[in-house]
Amino acid sequence: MTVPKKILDLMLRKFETRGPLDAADRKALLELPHRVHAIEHGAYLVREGDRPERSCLIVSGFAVRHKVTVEGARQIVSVHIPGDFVDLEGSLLNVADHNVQALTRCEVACVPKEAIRELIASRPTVAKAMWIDTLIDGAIFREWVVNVGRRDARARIAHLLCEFARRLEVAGLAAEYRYELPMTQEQLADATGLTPVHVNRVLMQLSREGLIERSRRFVGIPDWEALRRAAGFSETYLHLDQVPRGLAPA
Amino acid sequence: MTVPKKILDLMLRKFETRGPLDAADRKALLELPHRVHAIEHGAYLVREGDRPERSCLIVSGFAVRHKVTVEGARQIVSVHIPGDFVDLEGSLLNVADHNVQALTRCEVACVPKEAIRELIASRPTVAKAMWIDTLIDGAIFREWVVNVGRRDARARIAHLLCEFARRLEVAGLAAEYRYELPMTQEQLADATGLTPVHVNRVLMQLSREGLIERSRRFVGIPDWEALRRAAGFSETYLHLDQVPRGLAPA
DNA sequence: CGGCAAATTGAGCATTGTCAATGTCTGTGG
DNA sequence: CCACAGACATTGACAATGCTCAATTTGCCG
Repeated sequence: MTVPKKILDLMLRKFETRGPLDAADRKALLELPHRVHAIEHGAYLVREGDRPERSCLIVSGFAVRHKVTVEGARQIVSVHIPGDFVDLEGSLLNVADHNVQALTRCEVACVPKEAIRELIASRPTVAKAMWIDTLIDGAIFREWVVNVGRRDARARIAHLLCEFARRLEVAGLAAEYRYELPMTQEQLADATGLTPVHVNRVLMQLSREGLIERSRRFVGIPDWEALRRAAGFSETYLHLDQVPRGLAPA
Repeated sequence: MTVPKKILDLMLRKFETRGPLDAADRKALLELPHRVHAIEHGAYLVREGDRPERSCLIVSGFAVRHKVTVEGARQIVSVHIPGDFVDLEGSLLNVADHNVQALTRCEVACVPKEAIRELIASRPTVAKAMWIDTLIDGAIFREWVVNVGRRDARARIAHLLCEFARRLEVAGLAAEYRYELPMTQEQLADATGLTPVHVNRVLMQLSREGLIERSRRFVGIPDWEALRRAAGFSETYLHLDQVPRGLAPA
């Protein structure tokens, strides 16, 4: 019931869905030392080459991980939502191999690397829950390789929209089949390996086909089954079966 | 010094490079119950949708993880070499989200899921080493997203060749700048999101440019720096700094 | 030597990229 | 309340990277 509880609560709830935690586990998680920072839209949480001293939990807002090629092309490799521990790897690997950037204004809770190392050394069950979390991240990376490597532009974007829909819904951050997409078309392009121009064309096409409805940054999915089919989307890779249910409010 | 030692030794050596293990850790790893199987070229170790009862350590040979889209296109998402624990996730996640297939004839040591769960519950240091391993896998997935998403065919293939060169060298499985590529051009295509025909053209081009030398399945890299530049390859993402050195024989 | 998988090559095509102009929305300051 | 700046979205014309289809060659193995 202390002030920090509220901040770390989202994280605790997520980890609890990865496996049962006992009272001591919960206590250890909630007592993780941390400082909350407000991050401006576009600011970097981590830069490639950094040797981060802390890992960041997203409390509110959205962030992406991305890499930039020598030619200057940017590829977004994942999108993170509140409750996600971005850069947990920072606590175990020595040097960051990618950037983490705020997509919107964010609040993040920064936890010192040392505290995380101690936590996982002393509480195996917590370590396991965190590990499962990074394994699911890995599963999503794999699906992204498939998305970018083997789907055409239309399916690629449809797939991304399906993934967001499900992830946001499970996290309780979106109504069913309707959500605010926190990305510009340029960022969508960087996530799908396309150009902004082409993303625009495909979005228009998906609208014309009645597969999505757009107004502002909001996306509505009038016919989930149709979009799912267009995307070739199958949610196995999100491992929602690890989430025994009940995170989302109506 | 028992028979199993030899089989699991490669794995032990790799995990030891992820962080110091004490005698009890080592013992627990080496006493992991396992059965060695010979796997035919092309056989599946895991299929998408399986609920695997064991995880497999590659003792010899090569394997890939891949997914197939609804349209039937295949995307290879990673390539694994001897000493790699493929499908460690199998022990922590409920259902496999991808296939694991032998690229060549392989020997694998299969460890029951339960034994792994017990190991990580009782030996945090071992769990941490394994976790780091899966984090590095994740880093490689991220780089693959970039490769497939934002590099043209020439750089994409050059990048793959650079990655193999370094990984094989570090594992002591290849002489410097020369190795046997265990993949057909069709498989290279599936790993890079290209078509076999185009892979062929690019390989021919790289040969003509003097960036690689080919004979049979062997690849030689006469000018590492030139190939590295063509690929935009930077090995940070392999996190070789976690490997304090000394795995590779001359 | 035949059989097969893999590699190579050519010709034509199309999905997606490039470049550049124009339209739209939002917030801000006067 | 309006004008304007700036970021983002939209559109068109054209180019090109990489794909398709199909034939042919090479290398390997019994």
